[in-house]
Amino acid sequence: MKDDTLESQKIEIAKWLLNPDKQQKLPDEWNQLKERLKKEGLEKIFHEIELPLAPILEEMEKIGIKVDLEILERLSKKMAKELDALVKIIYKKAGAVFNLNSPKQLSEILFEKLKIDTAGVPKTKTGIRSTDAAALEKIKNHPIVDLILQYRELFKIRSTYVEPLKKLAGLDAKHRIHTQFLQTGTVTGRLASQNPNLQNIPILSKWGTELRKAFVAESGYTLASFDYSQIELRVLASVAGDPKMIEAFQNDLDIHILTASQVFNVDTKEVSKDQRRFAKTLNFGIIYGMGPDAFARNTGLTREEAENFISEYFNDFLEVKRWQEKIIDKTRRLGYVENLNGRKRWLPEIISMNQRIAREAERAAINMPIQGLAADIIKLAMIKIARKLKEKNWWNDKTRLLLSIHDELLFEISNDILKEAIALIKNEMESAYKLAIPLKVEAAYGENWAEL
DNA sequence: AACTAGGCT
DNA sequence: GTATAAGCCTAGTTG
Repeated sequence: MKDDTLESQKIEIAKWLLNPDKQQKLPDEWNQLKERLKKEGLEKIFHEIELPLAPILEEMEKIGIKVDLEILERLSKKMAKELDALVKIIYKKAGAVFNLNSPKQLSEILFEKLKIDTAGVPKTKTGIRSTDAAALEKIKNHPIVDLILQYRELFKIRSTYVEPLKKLAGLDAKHRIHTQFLQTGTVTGRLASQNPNLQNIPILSKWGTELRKAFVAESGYTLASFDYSQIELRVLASVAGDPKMIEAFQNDLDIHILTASQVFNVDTKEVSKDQRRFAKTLNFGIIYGMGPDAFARNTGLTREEAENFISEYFNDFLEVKRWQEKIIDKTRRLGYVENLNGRKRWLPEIISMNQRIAREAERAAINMPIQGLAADIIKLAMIKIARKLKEKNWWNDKTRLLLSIHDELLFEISNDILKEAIALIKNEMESAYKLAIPLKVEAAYGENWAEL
């Protein structure tokens, strides 16, 4: 909504094309843009997705999401107190006062002053011992480390979210926060959100939950979220045409349990929690082109065990392997990769002599058609939903689309039509795009974002 | 501006 | 010998 030229230009063009206003001239940029789209073969994406989506995004930005300023203020003070207490203990244990937000100073304290064993702790690009969370996990036996991890989490959430949101809420009479969505901000076709980013509001930690409680519905309304269940794995199963994976989704099985039963060679009923977690890491890793070392690092397996699991995986889901090889080969020949919708990503570096660069491009090539089609599906769903809700005269009144978070849509819905609207939205999302298998959406609602 | 770190899907 | 999983945005420190 702010002055991002390409975004606002697209919105202007979109408005004109969708509702031609003969009084106003179409911007001159349109002809240039049209040429570019034609040359790059992106006309379909532009007309069917980007164009109709642009005004929807603008409306979402304008509406904003309500936050409870009092909750934020209370939370801010509580966090400040806890931070203060943590800092004091850490200084005492360190026997020094230093800047905890400086990785360089912290590294000196930990590894020189306190002489903590540096075995297995990597160095950063600039040569200091790393103090990131993975490094700290390795030296967790020292009593100061857990305190530092607590401090980091607290400071992150307060300085990146609580304080900026507090400030922004104060600027708006109704305490609604207005993000900016970027439709041209990613290489895969996903949306991005900035100023503030509302696509990465914490959820996992205790403090994340506290923060999400501050995102609320207006009086008389309820927040409702709609999550595509396993959309990227469904897209993978579908585009790769893998029979086993397709069958699993057609029967609405738990894909991670199915995967575990395959790679561990046990019955689905015998799969343990740990085995399911392994399989989940494996499934996501496959989408990203993960190699055996990364899998080993993530699971604590040896490299050899990790290799065995991955090769077992590809034995079971043979078409996934074949599809990935086909994509890499095609990308090498063409210099770009595209998803089913014709959305393209240029990757000329895939033939680089530098192996690291070439491998990185291969992983990007494998991932883009998956991530990019999932992104198109949710965008199409947004367009369909807006159309349906406008027909009902609910759009931006009884139902308000607030956020789009990659595989989730967040709405604020008037209580008198809540159930009916939820059914409608869920249905539109599930029928937004035809895959070889059904799309599944999970809906939840509540007074605040933490309840969902 | 580069670097380190960490929040999300 | 070293790093090694896709895509983003933001805050704080350092030089």
